[in-house]
Amino acid sequence: MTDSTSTHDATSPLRVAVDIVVFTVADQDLKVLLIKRGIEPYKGAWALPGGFVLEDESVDDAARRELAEETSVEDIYLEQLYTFGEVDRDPRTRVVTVAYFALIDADSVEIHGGTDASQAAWHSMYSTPTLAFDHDTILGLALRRLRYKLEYAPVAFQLLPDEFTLSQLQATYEVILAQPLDKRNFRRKILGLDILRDTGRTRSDGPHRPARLFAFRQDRFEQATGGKVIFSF
Amino acid sequence: MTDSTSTHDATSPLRVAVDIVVFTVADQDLKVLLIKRGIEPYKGAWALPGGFVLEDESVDDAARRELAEETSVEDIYLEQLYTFGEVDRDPRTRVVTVAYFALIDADSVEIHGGTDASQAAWHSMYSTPTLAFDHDTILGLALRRLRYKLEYAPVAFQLLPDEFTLSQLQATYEVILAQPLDKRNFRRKILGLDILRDTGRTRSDGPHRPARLFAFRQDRFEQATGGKVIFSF
DNA sequence: TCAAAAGTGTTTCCCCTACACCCATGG
DNA sequence: CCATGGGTGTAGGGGAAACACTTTTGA
Repeated sequence: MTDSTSTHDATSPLRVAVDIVVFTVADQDLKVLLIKRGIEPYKGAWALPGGFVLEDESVDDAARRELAEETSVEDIYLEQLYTFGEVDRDPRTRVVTVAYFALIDADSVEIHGGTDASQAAWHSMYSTPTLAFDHDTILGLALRRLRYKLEYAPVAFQLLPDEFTLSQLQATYEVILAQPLDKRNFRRKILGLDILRDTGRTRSDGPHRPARLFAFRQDRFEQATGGKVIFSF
Repeated sequence: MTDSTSTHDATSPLRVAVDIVVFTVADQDLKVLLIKRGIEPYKGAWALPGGFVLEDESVDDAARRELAEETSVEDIYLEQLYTFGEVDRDPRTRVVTVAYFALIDADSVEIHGGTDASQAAWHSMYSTPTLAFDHDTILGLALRRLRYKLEYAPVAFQLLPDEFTLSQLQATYEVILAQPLDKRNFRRKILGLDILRDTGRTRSDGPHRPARLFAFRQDRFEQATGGKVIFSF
């Protein structure tokens, strides 16, 4: 923003980047997408996916672009997390980064790792390596925010396929919150929100009673959030 | 952040700024500090105080510096709000702005307006003029955030002097939420939080019973927030 | 028929809400 | 003595939490 009173018209040689915390749930575990850096600084270390904001794209668009480059999935739940602006957070140049967090369904993604000297891989959120830059801080904040939002916003559905069972949904909550939940109370609360549609279909999963398949009602979600997926509240 | 896979090493000519929504409560009203712009673009329009981030300061420090330039108050409650990064939000150059919101006690502030061609003044939050840039959006988000936080975080105390009466506190809540609150329930809830200290002193305000003066217990607040005033949660 | 997950109600407790009167003081 | 804001308690309702058994299927 051009300010009015004080005039600092020195062109600040700051660079603006985005970093994205991509969460998914798989194998009964909360996973985060990390990239092994192929270049300095922190070459060889794991880091969050991200990159610089280009001149002709918004910061949100930059986040979407970087995410697409790694996952090639569209319609991803993406939300701005926090902006990190310490002077020395990048050892080379001054970089201000806008962190985002994204939620995707593990089944629908195929990550694009292995190219060049870099690799992309899912890591358990509960046993991540030490990350480059201040990415450990970012990751910690993302987890807090995810847990927080889980309790008052319908975000868990973003981590599941279009049709899912209530047990799957409960397991998603349990993995993220890292605590067991009461089955009856959970079902009562979720169904009481009136944001699920019973598809009428079931899924047989093994030697036991088949489970009903539910679908998330996007219309009610948009009604609740005002259609703004990108805002915090 | 320097990214790893794709290499966009074009130096992005982005500029990074901060804008600050400074709230206070006075005259039974919620006020916001606005500045009349003395230069283009939007010369003559009202805008949020702010300015560019300097090369050798963190984004948080830039916000604190700009705030100090307008108010010369230290120990201000300051929290990052959101980052706005649309391409065309500034008609001249590409500017990404990190918005903050600040809460200060009206009695302890003396705003520094009137210098140069610019003016600074308090405006009622409920009758602001149309602002420059996307500042109306920022302001709207700030109000939502303030109301939201008011209900679960001890932020109202930041708007009051060190010692205050429960009626003052209640009036603060009522002005921000724009709705009346039940006196007995309010007192029970606040005192139940165990974050107030009864100073034992009273204040006589007119022809009626004197009110007890309370003080906010900073220690408990830090305990609740982990000392991080700058983070969202 | 057995193992394994799906599905279903009731009771208890606590918090939130609604609501009206006496108290202390200055003029 | 009166006007003005300060200060106090209780009853009822609603939602959250604890808790165990029956159902349906595949092997």
